[in-house]
Amino acid sequence: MLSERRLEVLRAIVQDYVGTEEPVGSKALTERHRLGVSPATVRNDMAALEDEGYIAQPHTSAGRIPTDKGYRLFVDKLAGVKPLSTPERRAIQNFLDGAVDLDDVVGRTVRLLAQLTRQVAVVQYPSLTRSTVRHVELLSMSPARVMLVLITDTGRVEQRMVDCPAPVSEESLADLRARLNSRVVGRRFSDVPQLVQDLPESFEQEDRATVSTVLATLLETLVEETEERLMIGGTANLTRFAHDFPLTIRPVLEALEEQVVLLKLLGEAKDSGMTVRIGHENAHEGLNSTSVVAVGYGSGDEAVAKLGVVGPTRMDYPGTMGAVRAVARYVGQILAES
Amino acid sequence: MLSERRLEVLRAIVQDYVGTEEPVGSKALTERHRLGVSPATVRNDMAALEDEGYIAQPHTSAGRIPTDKGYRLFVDKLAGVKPLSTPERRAIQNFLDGAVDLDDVVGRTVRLLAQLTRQVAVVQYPSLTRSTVRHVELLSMSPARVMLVLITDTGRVEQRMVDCPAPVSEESLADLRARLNSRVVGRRFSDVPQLVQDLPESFEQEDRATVSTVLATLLETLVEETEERLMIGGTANLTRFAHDFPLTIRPVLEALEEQVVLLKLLGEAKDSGMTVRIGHENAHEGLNSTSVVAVGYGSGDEAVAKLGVVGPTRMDYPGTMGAVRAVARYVGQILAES
DNA sequence: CCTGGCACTCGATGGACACGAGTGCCAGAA
DNA sequence: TTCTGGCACTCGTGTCCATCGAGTGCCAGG
Repeated sequence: MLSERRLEVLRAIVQDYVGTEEPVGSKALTERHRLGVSPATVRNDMAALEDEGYIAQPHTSAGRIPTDKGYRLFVDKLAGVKPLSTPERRAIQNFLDGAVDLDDVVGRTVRLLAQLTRQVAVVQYPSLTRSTVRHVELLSMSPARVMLVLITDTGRVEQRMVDCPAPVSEESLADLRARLNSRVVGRRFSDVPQLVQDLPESFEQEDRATVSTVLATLLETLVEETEERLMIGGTANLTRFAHDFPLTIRPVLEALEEQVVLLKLLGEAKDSGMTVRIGHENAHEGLNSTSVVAVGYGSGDEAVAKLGVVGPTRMDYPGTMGAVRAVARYVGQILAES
Repeated sequence: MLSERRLEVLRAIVQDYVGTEEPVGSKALTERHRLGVSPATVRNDMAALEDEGYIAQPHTSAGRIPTDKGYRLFVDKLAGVKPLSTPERRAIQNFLDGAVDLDDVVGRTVRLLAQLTRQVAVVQYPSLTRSTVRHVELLSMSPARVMLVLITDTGRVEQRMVDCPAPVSEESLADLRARLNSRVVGRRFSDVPQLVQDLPESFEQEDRATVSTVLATLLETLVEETEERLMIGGTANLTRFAHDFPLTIRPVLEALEEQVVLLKLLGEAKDSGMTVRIGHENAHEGLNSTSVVAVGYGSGDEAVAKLGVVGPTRMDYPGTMGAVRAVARYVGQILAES
């Protein structure tokens, strides 16, 4: 177990390094922090911290920088979450209040988060897995062609064209629409398959094939749309730590372009509470020198999706965590209102 | 007027510089191109080209690089459009054929274009200004709340919530839905306002306010959605020329995040034919060291939107133009089929 | 257990210098 | 008039080397 003072030294190292972006030495530490001991003592502590793997030196005769393990300890034990100032909170609310639809909410959130944290923001669209069906609409486009429109309680709309095996009359379609909606409206996506299972049987022989086709497309849409979408922003902020360029920034940009990677990244975050993944804790190689701060958000008690930021491991964790948490909270409010 | 040989020298300079990314000197030029004259002669030609402003030298005693004006001449007079190889064409078609809906088409196009040109790709969603209405759907969510869903012939779906001034019956809603659709289906967006102008008057007194509200929301949606969306991809390709400029990459990333800027950029492109804007020809400051190659695409004869790439002024213009043109052509085909 | 002192390491900084690619100019040849 | 070979000059690049100083580890003494 590390002594109280050594933890204090680690905290000081992290804070200084995050501020200056330069390796921090024993002398500078004692000058900038009231540790009450001499540089030599700090040096001993640093040697101990290095033995334990919390800090490292880039080269002999340079200062120390925190390792991933060091940041991990800092986040877990030494740092709180820095709450936002009142003006900041008010600005968030004002900015998000202006949104007109779901796309707009997500877009504004991403910009807001990028601006607040000065890092790359990632916001997942509200998930459909826990969503319920608000309405299913069927539109006849041509005799044997139907457009299926699915509307969810989070305000999302998805549409698919369905090519029917046989022409279908307006009456049959209206009938199907009515019966379908009476069964699935208000139900969860996951419950839909068994709720519509026996629906084809209740139709005339000639329409059964069509009904089955439409239902198949509906189920397919539900599954496909469970693979969720997301929006990112603030990539220009990557250039702020351009010293490491372009070796570092390139794989990050590549990772950010692969939605699959990002979705997995957010998926790994805990459902409740904040998740911080530091450096090599991220499975994806390109993100080994970045940290991810993510949190779930939702309109009610349950988290329906996640949002977060991606930045250098050398980031202001308390501030970032505060901003992420605050934004998630307000977005949840906005979604609940609409 | 420049002599034939001097133009040939300029072409050689552009080609070499694009290939090597290094200033090109007179000796290297005569070695790599069969100009049939000595380095000294080339030097004189280069001096003339520099006087005219087509090339410049970064410092004394370095080779020459093309200026924006030089690239302009190259694109206008010296370079053709390099057609893609047959395997490339086949790959494009295969890749685009797999798309399931509009989002997917645009997403695939962006990835394809980024990969082919190894630059940043920008694809505008098919425009609504020239689109027609395929269907308008009205759904009662609660007594005084209606959801308006607009479906366009390009497959886009937009929805809005409408808060009605008074409760509205299912019958009135069905009535409005039927009358509205009979008037606007198949019509252009721009024609809709006058087509529905007198619609409220034909309703009962008690429903008029509601009808007006719904129509207002519809018109609003039409206008709002005319402000078009777009998708970008391949930003990681920016790092390919990051050696020059962490200084350059930042404003470019910033510009790319502002959809307004990009939309204006594409908007400046000619409706038909290919548009190439080189360096300072771009109005936006952050893009002063990039070139934009854009072209319109559409399902029929008319261009419904634009797509293009953003890259360094030092790009392979013939190849890029060929890829952009080919992709636009195939996307048009895909859209026409669906 | 803390502190001051001391020798040592090693990256960063900057000057001196040689190298070479590339230029401009000029006189003579075609 | 146009092209060519030659020549002196410029200037950015790379190398070598000496210096500097921040920072370290270790040790003896309080």
